[in-house]
Amino acid sequence: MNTREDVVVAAGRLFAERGYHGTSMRDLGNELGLLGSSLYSHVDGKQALLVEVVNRGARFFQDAADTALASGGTAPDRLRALIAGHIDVVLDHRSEVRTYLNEAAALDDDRRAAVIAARDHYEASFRAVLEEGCADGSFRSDVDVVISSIFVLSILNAIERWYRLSGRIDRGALVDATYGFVIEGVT
Amino acid sequence: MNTREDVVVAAGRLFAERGYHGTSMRDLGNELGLLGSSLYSHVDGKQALLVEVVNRGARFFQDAADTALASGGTAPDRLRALIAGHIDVVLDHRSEVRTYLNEAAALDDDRRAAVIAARDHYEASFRAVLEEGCADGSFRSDVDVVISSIFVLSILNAIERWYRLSGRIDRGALVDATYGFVIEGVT
DNA sequence: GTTGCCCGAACGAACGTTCGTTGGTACCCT
DNA sequence: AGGGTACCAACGAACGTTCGTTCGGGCAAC
Repeated sequence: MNTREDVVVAAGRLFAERGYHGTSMRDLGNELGLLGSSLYSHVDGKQALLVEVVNRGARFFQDAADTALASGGTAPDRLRALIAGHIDVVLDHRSEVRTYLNEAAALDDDRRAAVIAARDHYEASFRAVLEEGCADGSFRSDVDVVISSIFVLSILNAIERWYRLSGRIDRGALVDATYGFVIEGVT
Repeated sequence: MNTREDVVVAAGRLFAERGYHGTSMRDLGNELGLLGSSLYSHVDGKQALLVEVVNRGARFFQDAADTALASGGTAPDRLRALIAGHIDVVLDHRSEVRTYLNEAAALDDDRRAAVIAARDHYEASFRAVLEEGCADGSFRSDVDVVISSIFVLSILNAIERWYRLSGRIDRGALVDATYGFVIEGVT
C-alpha cells in the first residue's frame, strides 16, 4: 500500500527526470503500481504535487544555510560551511533540488514569485559572508560580492547535472575542490 | 507571410521560455499569427523543430570555441577568448542556448547522445587550454583540469539564467568578472 | 460498520498531426 | 499582353491519442 509520502517522493523523482510537463499522472501512478486516478486518494492534483516538491527543495536549502551560518568561525569558515551544506543538500535530495531549480517555471505566478524570493533570500546568505570576508581582509576588497555569489551558486547548482557518487571523487573531495576553486581560482 | 526561418526562431523562443513539453503547436502558431496546423507547411513536426533549434545551439558554441582556440596567444589568453566567446554566444543566441542546455532531455535517444557528445567535445577545448596552462606554469600545477573545466562551464552556462543586458554590468564587465573569478577566485 | 485505498470507467479538453481546400503569386507559352 | 499552370502559405475541420480529473463501487482492516 502506498502512502501520501510515497506519492510525493515519486513525483519528485519523475519531475526531476522528465520535467513537470513531461510527466503524466498515469506515469506517476505506474511508478507506484497504481492507476493514475488512484493518486487522487492521496493528493489534490498534479500542481499540488509540484508545489510540495518545490517547497521541500526550498526548505532543504534554507535549513542548510541557517545551520551553516550558525556554525560560527571566520568568514572563510562559514563560506566553506555554506558550500558543504549546499553540496549535502544537492547530493541527498537530488530530485527535489532538480525540480526546485528547473521546474519553477511550471508554477503559477504567485508560487513562482515565492520561489524567486526564496532563492534571493538564500543567495543573501552567500552575499553576507562574502561581504564580511571582504571587509575583514579575508577576501580581496575589490571583489564584486553580488556577482561572486552568483558564480559560487552557479557552480554549486550545476553539480546536480554532472556529479555521480560512483565517480572518482567523493563528497569531501568535491567540497574541497569547490571551496578551493572559489577561494583561489586556477592560479 | 511567414518563412520556415520564422518558425524555427519562434520555436526556439517558446521552447526556451516554456520548455518543449510546455509548448504546443497551437501556441507556436499563435505566436506567428497562424493556426497550429499551418506550421506543417514549413516544418515536418514538433520534434524536428526541437532538433533544429538544439543543433543551432550546439553549432554556435563549437564555432565560438574553434575561433577562440585559433586566436593564438598564451594559455590564459585563449582561456579568456573561450570565456568571451561563450558569453557572446549566450547573449546573442539566448533562445537556442537555453533550449540546447535545458531541453535536450526531450530529444530521442540518438539525438540526445549526439548532444552529450557535442558538449563533451566542447568541454575538451577548455580542458586542453587548462592543461596547457598548468604545464607551462600559467596556472597552478595542482588544479584538477576536469573539475575546473566543469566549474568554468557551470559559471558560463548559468549566465543565461540571471544576466540581463539592461543591468548595471555590460558585456565587457561580465567577461572581466568571469575571467577574474576563474583566475583568482575571491582572494 | 465505518474508513480509506484502489480500481475501472468515463469526462471534457488539449495534444500532435493529417487532410482537402482556397486565395494569391510567379512563371510559361503563344 | 493574356490565359493557363504550377506552386505555396494558410485555413479549418477532423483524426486518434493522451491529458488531468471525477465518480461510483469493491474490498480489506480496524
